Amino acid sequence: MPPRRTPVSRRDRPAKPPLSRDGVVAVALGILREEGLERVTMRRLASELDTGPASLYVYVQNVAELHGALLDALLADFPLDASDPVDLLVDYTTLLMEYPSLARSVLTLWPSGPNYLSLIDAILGLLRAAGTPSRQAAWGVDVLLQHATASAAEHGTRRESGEAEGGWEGLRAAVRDAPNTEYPHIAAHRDELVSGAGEERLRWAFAALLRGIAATS
Amino acid sequence: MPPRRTPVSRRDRPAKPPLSRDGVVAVALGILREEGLERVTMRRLASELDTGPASLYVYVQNVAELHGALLDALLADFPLDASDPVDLLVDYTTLLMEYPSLARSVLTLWPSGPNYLSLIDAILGLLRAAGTPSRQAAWGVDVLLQHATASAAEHGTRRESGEAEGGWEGLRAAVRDAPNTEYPHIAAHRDELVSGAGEERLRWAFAALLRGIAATS
DNA sequence: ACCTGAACACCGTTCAAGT
DNA sequence: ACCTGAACACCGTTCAAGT
Repeated sequence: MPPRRTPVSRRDRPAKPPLSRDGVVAVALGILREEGLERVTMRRLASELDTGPASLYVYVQNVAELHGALLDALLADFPLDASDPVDLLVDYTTLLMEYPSLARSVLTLWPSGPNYLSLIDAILGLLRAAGTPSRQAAWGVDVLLQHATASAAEHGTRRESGEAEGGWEGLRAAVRDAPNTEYPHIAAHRDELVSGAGEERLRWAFAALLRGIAATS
Repeated sequence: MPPRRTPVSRRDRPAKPPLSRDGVVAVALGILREEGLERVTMRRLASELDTGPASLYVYVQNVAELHGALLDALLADFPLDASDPVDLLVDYTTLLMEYPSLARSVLTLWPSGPNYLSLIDAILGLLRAAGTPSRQAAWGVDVLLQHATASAAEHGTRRESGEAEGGWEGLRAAVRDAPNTEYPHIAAHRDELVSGAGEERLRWAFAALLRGIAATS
């Protein structure tokens, strides 16, 4: 009986490595970084791993869980040593803004990976250090992270169907054209409503949130 | 030459009314209310209107625009006469919580319909009445509405694939099991992190936001 | 101008069957 | 246990052709 040989049908590829959850997430992370979350589909991922989409369900329960794993993978390199909570939150938001679709997905995901827990822990530590009462810090960290995620989903920098930009332009135009009689308060704030660079508004929002959290029992 | 007769091929249906943008939105609103945004697809909508999906593109540019129109339709009956901004914001969030998928969509939509502008106008009016400086009010209304939308997307009450609930349970479990040595601050806030009813936390968050907005220049 | 059938280019997930 | 082909049940959008 001749020895069993490995098949050579996939000549141009390196030997197919065995699948694993980490391998699946690593490949997904590569697609996310290079092409955005839109391209991270089960089918694309499967073909990248030289298999069929059904095989992936051994390692992840569904796409939502995969997205959670991607967030945690992204957070693996995120530095948590900022001493100002505003800096930490702006940095986290900036990271997420590279992946607005992931931000959108994460918003309904309640992530709970180890690196996300470390982020929560770091923010709690900074709030505690600033003297924020315990319960306000605990509720506040939720508000802060939700604002970061929602801001990234809203203002994401990636083009991604261009829909976000059109929306912002639409609101800008609507505010510009709003009749004074019907919208007196918009009229009174017309310029300020659309003023300010992204980062300036983001820093201001986090500062306001932190102040409110510290002051409201 | 015999007179042209209307065809009788669709015997069981009432005469097909001519399409219009308002008609399309009205039918979409019905499906949204009864079955949720998931079911409001171009194909479903078309079949409800007794036509093909391609026909809808005469009246709406794409699904994003349709979702914007749905939000505005939902806001048509929304009372704007609350005298406390927290009440107004909680009411708006509660409305959106009935439609978490719409909230998720709206978050990246920059809605700009007339009823949404009225909502912005009403909030600006309340901030102005409370003495908030003009620029802070203008930037603050964005933060407040974003928090409302994001909260609705996150905590939506509709079952909708049940994914949200699993996520919250997952985070709750992760917080419960987080090792003290690795996550000292989570350990110090373990109970408060997951405490409080939804509405209580929501009211607190809006109160904190409003205080921070009023106090941060 | 308004409307349409048919196609294009995809999705996530399940399941029976294989190894 | 792990893996897969094939199917199920869908999507949004475009476009050439009709009225």
